[in-house]
Amino acid sequence: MVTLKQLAEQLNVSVSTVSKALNNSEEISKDTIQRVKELAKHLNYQPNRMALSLKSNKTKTFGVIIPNVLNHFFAKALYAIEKEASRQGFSIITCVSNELLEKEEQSLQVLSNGSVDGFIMSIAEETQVKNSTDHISLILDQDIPIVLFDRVADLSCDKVIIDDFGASYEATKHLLSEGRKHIVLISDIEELSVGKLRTNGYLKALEENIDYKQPPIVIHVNKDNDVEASIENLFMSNPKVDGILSIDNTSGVVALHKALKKGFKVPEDLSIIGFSDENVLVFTDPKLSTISQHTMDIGKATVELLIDRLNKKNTTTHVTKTIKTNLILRGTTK
Amino acid sequence: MVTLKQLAEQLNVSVSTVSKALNNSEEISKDTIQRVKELAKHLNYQPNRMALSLKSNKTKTFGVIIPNVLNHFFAKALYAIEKEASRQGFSIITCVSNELLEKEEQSLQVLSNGSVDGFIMSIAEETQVKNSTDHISLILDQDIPIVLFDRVADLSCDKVIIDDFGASYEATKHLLSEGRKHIVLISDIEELSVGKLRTNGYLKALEENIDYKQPPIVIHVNKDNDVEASIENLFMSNPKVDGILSIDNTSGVVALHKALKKGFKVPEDLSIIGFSDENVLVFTDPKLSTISQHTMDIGKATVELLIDRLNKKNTTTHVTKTIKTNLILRGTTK
DNA sequence: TTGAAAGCGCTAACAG
DNA sequence: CTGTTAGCGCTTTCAA
Repeated sequence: MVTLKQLAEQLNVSVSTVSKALNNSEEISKDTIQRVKELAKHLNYQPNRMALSLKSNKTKTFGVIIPNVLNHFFAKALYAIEKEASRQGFSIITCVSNELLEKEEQSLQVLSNGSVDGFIMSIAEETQVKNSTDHISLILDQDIPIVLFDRVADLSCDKVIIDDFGASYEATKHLLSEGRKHIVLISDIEELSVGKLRTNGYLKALEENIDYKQPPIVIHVNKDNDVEASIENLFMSNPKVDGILSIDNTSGVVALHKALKKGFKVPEDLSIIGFSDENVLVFTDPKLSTISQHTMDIGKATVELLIDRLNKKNTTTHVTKTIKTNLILRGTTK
Repeated sequence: MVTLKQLAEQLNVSVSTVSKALNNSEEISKDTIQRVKELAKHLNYQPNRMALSLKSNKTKTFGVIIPNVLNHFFAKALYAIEKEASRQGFSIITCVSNELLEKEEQSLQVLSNGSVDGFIMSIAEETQVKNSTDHISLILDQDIPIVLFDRVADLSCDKVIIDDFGASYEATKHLLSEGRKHIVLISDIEELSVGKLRTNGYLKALEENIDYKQPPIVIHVNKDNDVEASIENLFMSNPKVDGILSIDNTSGVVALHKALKKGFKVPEDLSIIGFSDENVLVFTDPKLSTISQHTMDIGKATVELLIDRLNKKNTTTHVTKTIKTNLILRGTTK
């Protein structure tokens, strides 16, 4: 590592002169500035980030805590966050909570010792189930800002969400407008805040439609169990199903495959709508219609909010930004 | 942030006493140690990471540079790296090169100023195509260790790879053993080191088989163009195809869908083998047979290698670790 | 058994 | 225009 001291020695000036020169201080002569900069460039001098942080009490780094990178939604959010953060000169330290409360607590703890200027996070499933958010409040109390996204909690901090209720409400209305009479909702995220909201949107849409006589059917599939079996079972016990709304990221694809295998004509006999950003899910045939979450916008918004917050730490009002969704009709809807 | 100074003031002792007490120094009386620790716990004291780093010249942080988080292989590798690193008390700063040389250079540059103790990276496509690795050598010259994985380059540093050649050689041999006579290779990664190796494995297997009369057929699909069209086209121009080896992460799924749609019976008429770890790709029906990359092992190995390197910086010999692959036969092979 | 002082690399008063 | 000094939070001699 090249340090200011080394530059100073080589140039026979003081460390502070070098420092000022590199920062284009008015105090330093043009000539000196040039000499300093030349040598710095020549030796590939890089200011030591740790020293800078220690001095300024700023790290130019965010902690990003996500439940699961293998979920395409979070992978894309991470991508968006990294992209925007790096554009704005910030680095990100990534932690994966693996849906576990303890890992989430740990990550927050480990990074809250001056490692990061703030956090961007989406809450682990266990945390939501247990509704245990003390570890998050603890950070907030220390005046370290947090921006929550997607899976949020009732805390006073900035948030970025989508209109989960509205999105599945609209999707359900679309299925109704196709004249569907047996619309089933499939979910592997019933425990999550977003899962509940999305389910409610579906229920509301059915309820409001006076022509719709059937009781709502909600199938809870379980990531750990056999998703495929549950879905096959759905077709057995509900042979008249003609509409499926999958509110998690993957079950829509499985439903499509199973439906085709059972001999359903999609979308003639059966419409399917999934929930996700455009991604590998559209590698189906016909292509899955989805509610698009605009994940890049979500990620970008979290970074913007966090940087805003850093720039005016005092304010006590917090903002919740809602990113629009789109119903994208592809091949699995009429 | 609570600091040693604050603890010292409250306890009416010196900062150094507090420091030693927290580090269980023999020099300090049991009594003092206890008092110090109690207060530290009570105030939730956390040693400032930046100060520690500055002092020790160690960051307990790795820089991880991957080409693309949306690729399931890299997402999983990142997951494995984060998991093992965190288990060993390290944090990771994640950068996504987005397959771009410039972003890769930038990331290395930005983090090589004392931000990390070392790097774990997989090389961007552009970097491999241009075969431009000066930016990597520059870091190595500064004695900052780098562990390359999957997409490696001819540099003296530690590496973790799979036996790409052998894996597709074996897979091709399997297809031959099924009696397949028209085996096509599909790739969207022809530019990459691993793509070339995998292609060579396929070619070698065909060449060695004296009963196999057909010339090899290699289809280069292009991520930016219409993968689906290229594959449909393959079935048009090669109606006799009865074996497909897809050496990238996704085209196998597309091939399966298209084949089924064309009326091929899989695996009776046509066998398909994809290349990837178990993942969403098995959400097909029949399930895709794949060459499994054991991505968790790959990620774990990179961390182990890097930590080893940190512990004995002097050695000049570098190790290349090859992680075994497995051919996993599921529903798309006989 | 405790404390004072130096120093990691940097910036910013303040002095010259 | 340049240098001296102090200090960010911590560890570590060395001295008391």
